[in-house]
Amino acid sequence: MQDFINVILPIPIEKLFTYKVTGEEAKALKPGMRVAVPFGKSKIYTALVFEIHNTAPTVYEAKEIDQILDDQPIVTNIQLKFWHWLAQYYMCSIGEVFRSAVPSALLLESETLILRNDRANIEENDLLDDEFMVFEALQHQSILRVQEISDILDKKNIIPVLNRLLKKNIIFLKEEMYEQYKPKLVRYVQLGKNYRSEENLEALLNGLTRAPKQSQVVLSLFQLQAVTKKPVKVSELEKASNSSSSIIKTLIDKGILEEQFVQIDRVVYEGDDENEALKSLNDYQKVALKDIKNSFQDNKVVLLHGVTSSGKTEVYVKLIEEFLSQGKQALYLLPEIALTTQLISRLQAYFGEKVAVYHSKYNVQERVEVWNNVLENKPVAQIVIGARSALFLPFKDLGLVIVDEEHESSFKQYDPAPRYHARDAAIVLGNLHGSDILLGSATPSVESFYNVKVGKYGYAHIERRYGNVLMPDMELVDIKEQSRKKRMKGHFSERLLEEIAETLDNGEQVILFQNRRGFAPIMECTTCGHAPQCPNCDVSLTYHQHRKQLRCHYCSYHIALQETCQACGNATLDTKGFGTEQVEQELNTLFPKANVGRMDLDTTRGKHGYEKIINSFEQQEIDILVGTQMLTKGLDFRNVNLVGIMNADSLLNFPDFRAHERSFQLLTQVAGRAGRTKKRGKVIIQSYNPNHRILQQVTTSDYLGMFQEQIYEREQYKYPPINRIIKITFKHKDYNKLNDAAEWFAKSLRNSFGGNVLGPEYPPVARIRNQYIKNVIIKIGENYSLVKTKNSIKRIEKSFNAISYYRGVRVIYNVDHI
DNA sequence: AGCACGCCGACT
DNA sequence: GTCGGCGTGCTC
Repeated sequence: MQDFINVILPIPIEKLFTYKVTGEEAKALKPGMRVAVPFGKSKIYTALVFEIHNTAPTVYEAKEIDQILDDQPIVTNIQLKFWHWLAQYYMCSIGEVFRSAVPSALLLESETLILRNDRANIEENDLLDDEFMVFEALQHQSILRVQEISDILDKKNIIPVLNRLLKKNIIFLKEEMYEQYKPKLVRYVQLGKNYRSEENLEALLNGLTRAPKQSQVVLSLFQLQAVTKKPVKVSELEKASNSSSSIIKTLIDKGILEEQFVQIDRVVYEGDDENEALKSLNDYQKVALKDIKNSFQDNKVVLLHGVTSSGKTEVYVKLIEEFLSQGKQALYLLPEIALTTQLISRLQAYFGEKVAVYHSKYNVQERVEVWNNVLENKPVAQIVIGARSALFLPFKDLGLVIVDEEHESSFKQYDPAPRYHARDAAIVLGNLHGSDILLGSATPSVESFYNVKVGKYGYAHIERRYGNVLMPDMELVDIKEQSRKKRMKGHFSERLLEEIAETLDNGEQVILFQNRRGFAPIMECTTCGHAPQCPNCDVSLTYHQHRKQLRCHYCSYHIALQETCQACGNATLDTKGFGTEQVEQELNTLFPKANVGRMDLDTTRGKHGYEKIINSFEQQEIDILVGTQMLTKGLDFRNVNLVGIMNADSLLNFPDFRAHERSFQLLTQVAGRAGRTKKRGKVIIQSYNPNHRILQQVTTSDYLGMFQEQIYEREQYKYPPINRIIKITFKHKDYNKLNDAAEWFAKSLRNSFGGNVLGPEYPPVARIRNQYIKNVIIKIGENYSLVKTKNSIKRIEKSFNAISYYRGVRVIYNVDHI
């Protein structure tokens, strides 16, 4: 009986692929193990075994696998179920889930290598110029990569050349898999076997009198080993003997030293053992904890609604502790931007080395290590704290999932597929493991609070800030009035300036929030009205003063700042709107003595980007910190007493049904940065429209009011959470084709769903990277089946793809689009 | 998604 | 005349 396996390939095709395996391989293989398989004409991919069976495919001959890459599954059965759900629910292929779930270092790919064929007798005269160049390169180097040949010939398509060389028997090709993950090795040395006795050592040292450096190394090593009796790190030896690696190498070559390599973890917790005693819970926290546990008894997801700085983290820590003592794993999810060293070191201080961290700033090697540690259920990864991708780790026995800052829209992956919501996916994952799930937020999403209202989720509440610190005092400032009276200095109202001055006088710090980076979003000529646009996208270029550039925030396009207008030649360029850079500059003139810092995408690049800024703000080297929404999350600065919002209107006027909810959340969160210790903080919100409902609700901390109004509106206009939405995006570089295609698709959708189909419409930026974009939104009522709707959409897509003119138009599904 | 095959414009 | 542009179709 022949054995076959069905495998998942990391490509966006809906089906599994079948390969032939030998009986022995079939015995060795288990679902969740990786195999290398040939795919297409030449490539070798890493595939994941999904099932092992004996059913031969009927319409094609299955290929054989190349090799087995694991001796144990690296993906668990629960994960495979989880992936399947993600693919179904979010309308993507399981291969796409595979690709984004597994650290890329575990997904080996083949590379074509070109080798010289030594046995051929070559007539050099028969070779064409380019063939000869490759032939000659192969005389110096026996193996070449495709890229190298491409460089040598200065040509993109080298396949014809390779084919001719193959025919002439000059080269042959080889597909080689390369392992991207290399364990980190540390080099240790010890004295060679022959020199360990005292007399031999003495003889050795006498023999080395004319090589003082070498004898110094041997002596140092002897001294070090006298203490530890173990091999010594080369780096330590170098330091102790004040020598260089070349001297050590000489000694190794002579056999006087023996070297050995030891694999170590890259991600090491270097704890200072001062276990910061956790603050004991206050009465409010205790009640919340009890409520949470009660709801867990009924197997419910629980929403912990605790105002900013009410000490939610302490409650989480208590819960985690209980699950750890049962030997279970815990997952603590946070939005990327909240994963600051502040929070991580707090947890590490408490749980020590049991905490593993997993997020995008970790490199591939570090991720593989965390992956393996979780897979093996090692104590060093009992608690995982991470961004949404941490959901994909191979948990064995997950007892608790916490999703903190549950309302954050960045939990929804936007691109590429799978476009999943980490909060919702966490609930599914938790259910697969039978674990308890806790969502936490100071400003819960309308979705989650609605689920509480309808009894789906449990609820716990903390209304007081920790230590009974008062909620900050919020003040709205009408900047329309102020600018009419010409009382504004730059973008600052008198009130805000007064408060900043006073705060600085008190030796306290200020945070200013402006949700736009750069200096100004538009640069416009006052003579002709021309504004430089991005050639690839439908947006104006943002002026970045620091780099003296005009930049597109959608593609990487940038040009040097123009002195004169490109259209009319006049030097009458002016800026419109403002970003963080401009706020920073104005502050420098308004408060020349203050130290102003800026925190946005431009200043936080790199692995330690945030940390630097956060640290210097913490150390109070910075007096005023200007930033985008980055500074709203998870930061805890003791000395901040004033928060200013430069312009609340830009948030409120966003064309999206969630704009109001989001503004409420953002403003409340920023305001929460003020006055986190004894003194009551102050928040100033500048707006052209201070009577706006949302601003009123923010200043009075009226979450319920906001929720009720939003729910009413969503119900009226058939938006989530009562209804569901699927957004379908169409992309193509040909404007007309895109329009036709989107229109065709929308018309077919209307046949099935009538008035519940909106669009197609252009998004605010209708062209990005030379691709035109149109969106269609389908609303699915409470009583309609989501599964059936998706099936209808897929059916329509099939007919759509059958129309050859539309082929090439990208169709992207976004289920529960945010 | 890659990658090969195949058909049309711009250059040695 | 070729080179290489990208439309199209397939992958066990």
